[in-house]
Amino acid sequence: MNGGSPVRQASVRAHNLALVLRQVAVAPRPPSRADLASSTGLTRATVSALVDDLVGGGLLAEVGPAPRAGAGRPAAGLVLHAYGPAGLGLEINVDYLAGCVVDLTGTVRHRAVVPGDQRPLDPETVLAAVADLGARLRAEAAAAGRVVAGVALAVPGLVSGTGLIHRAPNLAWHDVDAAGTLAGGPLGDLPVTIDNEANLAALAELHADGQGLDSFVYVSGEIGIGAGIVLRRELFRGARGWSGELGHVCVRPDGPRCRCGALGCLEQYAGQEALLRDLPAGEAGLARLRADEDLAQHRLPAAGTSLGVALAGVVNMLDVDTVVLGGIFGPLAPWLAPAVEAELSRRVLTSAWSPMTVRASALGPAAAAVGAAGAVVRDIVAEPAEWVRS
Amino acid sequence: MNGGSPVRQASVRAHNLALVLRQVAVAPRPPSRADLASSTGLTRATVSALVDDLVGGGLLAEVGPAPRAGAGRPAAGLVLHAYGPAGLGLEINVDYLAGCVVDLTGTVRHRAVVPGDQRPLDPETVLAAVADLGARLRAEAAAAGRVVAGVALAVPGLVSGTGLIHRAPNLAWHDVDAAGTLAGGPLGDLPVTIDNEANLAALAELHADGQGLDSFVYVSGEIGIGAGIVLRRELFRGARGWSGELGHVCVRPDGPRCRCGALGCLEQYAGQEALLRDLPAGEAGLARLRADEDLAQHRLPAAGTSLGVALAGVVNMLDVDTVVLGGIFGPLAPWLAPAVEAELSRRVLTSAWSPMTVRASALGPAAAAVGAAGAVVRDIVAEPAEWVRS
DNA sequence: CGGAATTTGTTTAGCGGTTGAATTATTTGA
DNA sequence: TCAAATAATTCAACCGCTAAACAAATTCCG
Repeated sequence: MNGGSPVRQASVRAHNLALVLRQVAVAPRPPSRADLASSTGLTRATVSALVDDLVGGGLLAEVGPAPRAGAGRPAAGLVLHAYGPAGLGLEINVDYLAGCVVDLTGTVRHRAVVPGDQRPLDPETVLAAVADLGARLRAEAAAAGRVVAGVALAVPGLVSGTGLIHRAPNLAWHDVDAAGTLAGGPLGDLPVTIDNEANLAALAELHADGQGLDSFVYVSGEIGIGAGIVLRRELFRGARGWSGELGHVCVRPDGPRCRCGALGCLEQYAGQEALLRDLPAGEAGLARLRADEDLAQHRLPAAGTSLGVALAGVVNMLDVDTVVLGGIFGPLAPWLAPAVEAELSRRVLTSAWSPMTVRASALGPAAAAVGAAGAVVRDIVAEPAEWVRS
Repeated sequence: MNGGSPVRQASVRAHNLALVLRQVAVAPRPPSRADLASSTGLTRATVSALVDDLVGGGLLAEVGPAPRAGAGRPAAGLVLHAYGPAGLGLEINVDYLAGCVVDLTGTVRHRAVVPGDQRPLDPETVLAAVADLGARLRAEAAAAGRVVAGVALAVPGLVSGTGLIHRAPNLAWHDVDAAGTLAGGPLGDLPVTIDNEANLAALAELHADGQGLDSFVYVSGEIGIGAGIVLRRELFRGARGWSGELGHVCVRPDGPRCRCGALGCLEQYAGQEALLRDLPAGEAGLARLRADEDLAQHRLPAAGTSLGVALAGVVNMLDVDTVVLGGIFGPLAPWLAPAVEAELSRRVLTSAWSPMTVRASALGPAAAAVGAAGAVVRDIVAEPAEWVRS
């Protein structure tokens, strides 16, 4: 019945706390209270009061006065508190589990990756294993003086806002109540959010703070192909949170049959299994690539062309100017990117006057875990009010 | 340098004015001040103060007390003021110009359509003609006691936020400063916004208040094929406002060459020219359709299949659950929709547990003009603060 | 018919939060 | 050593919301 947002009374405070904290987070060097006053438009009086609250809540810390040029009282620099609340990120993927802890600034402090095919295991076993991994990392963090404030879990599937994994095709999971299961484990006292692996990897890419990314499609090439869409530095989730199923965008209406039942899905042209199909067994990765000339000379460029066709459609609809190749596509980018770029510049309408960029991801394997942990602390920075109960 | 939003001081007022006004707009029957207090969460005292301001500003009006069941002082109903600021919507399309005036409630009060191929004319001529049309409608509205508060112009092309028409392929326009040109004409004293035709038609569809549409893709089949995307009742514009180029999504990578230079664009399979190509000349529309069996039996279903393939990719990425067929696709929906639906249910991953809906648009031809006019008044309702300078 | 009940809407005191100016604090430069 | 400059705090004023009392208008019911 309600039209939308609730009222806003003295939640002006909450807004301004967030505003100040965000300014500190994005500042290139520790700003003073006076800097914050001018960058936010608030008065110095107000900023001082807000900063006091944030320092009291353990979110901000003062650093010694920086040497200044010219006269005047030296400014006390403000930084996000390195020992403020930390975020725990976990990732379940088809062939590994991963986790990491980041501090408020987004710096990774602890991490772990456990390789292993999860497909033979049932969901409860996998969720228990990843929770144990998380508990270990949490203990490590605690020993170093950091308190984990929340968990985010990345999974290769479609997730409801309530923490239900609706479907994870490549794990053959469906309707798994991951949030409920985790609530009963060793992390049960922490707030848990669950999200798609490509979405969280895209967030990690965004905050890896490369070349000022603003809007892009992050392509996650794992066993399946997913995509995370970032528009104006915000994750785009679609209407129900099930956006980004790039792997099932059609490349040829009469192509080979996909596991999803349709014909000619991108996954059949550029998925990991399609890439390696019928190849002699051997070590994976770049080594095999160099060993196999057919792969490098023909298969990968062809896969790149298919990827480019699918992405061109996406870009024509969504209007982003950058594509980031992640997951296994990252290290394969030298063989894939030229074909992707060629298709994009041919097929994207706006590329005529605003050329597309195709990049390899700057992140390593467990990108989604890092993105998940970062999402936890970024939520705190975005809504600090409840940490400031003075 | 600034992180994002400016500060929020006593603009709590502005927020709550908008909140109250929106509640009145969405209420099924004229609400009382007390109703608004309970639906917004504000106190009756605050609502009274806000309502007084809104009535004083000419945005709200009181209607006589409705008969009530039970005891108690009768309530004064509140409605959007039918003679408050009005919106003027204009539309330039390839084969017609159109305009309309709507009041604050979104009711169309005056309208006009002028058929005629605009392609032979240069941009200045067309813009002057549409401005004259707008001025006529404005005079009509003034005679009826309505003051037009702003103009929105719909064009079949890619528009920058500044009112520059970057490219309008089917008019062969590029880099036309429409906002600047209009500012010099008879509407020069009004604030002008310019937007893509499909975007504004999608907004019109959203507010035609059909079956509670929430998230959908509006497909605009005119000479070209565009799309307007609405997510959670908000227009989605992409990163730079150039989203929705559905006509150039690839259906077959090796298909026929499109005017844009690429191969196999949807427009080559389902565009108006492709549909009618090589047909004997004759009257357009349903009459011809019935006359031509090939069209109804083969061409249109085939076009629907192509449309479905392209839309399936879009839906997999954007996660909407409804497709609305508009423009010429509206009246053709009986022949197109079955094929579109078939492809969507085959190719959209989420359709397995959440079926897609394909509908014909409820709107007539100049949908974008109505959407444009509605956008003007909806902006006022969304930000009433400046109308309330008391 | 008349008072109690009921619901709407207004008035008033109080409070949280911001502003702006004055004040205090701390440094550099002459 | 003192003036200039910059940072940060204090304090009165103001704005908008809340809560509760109050006034207004109607129905219910004896």
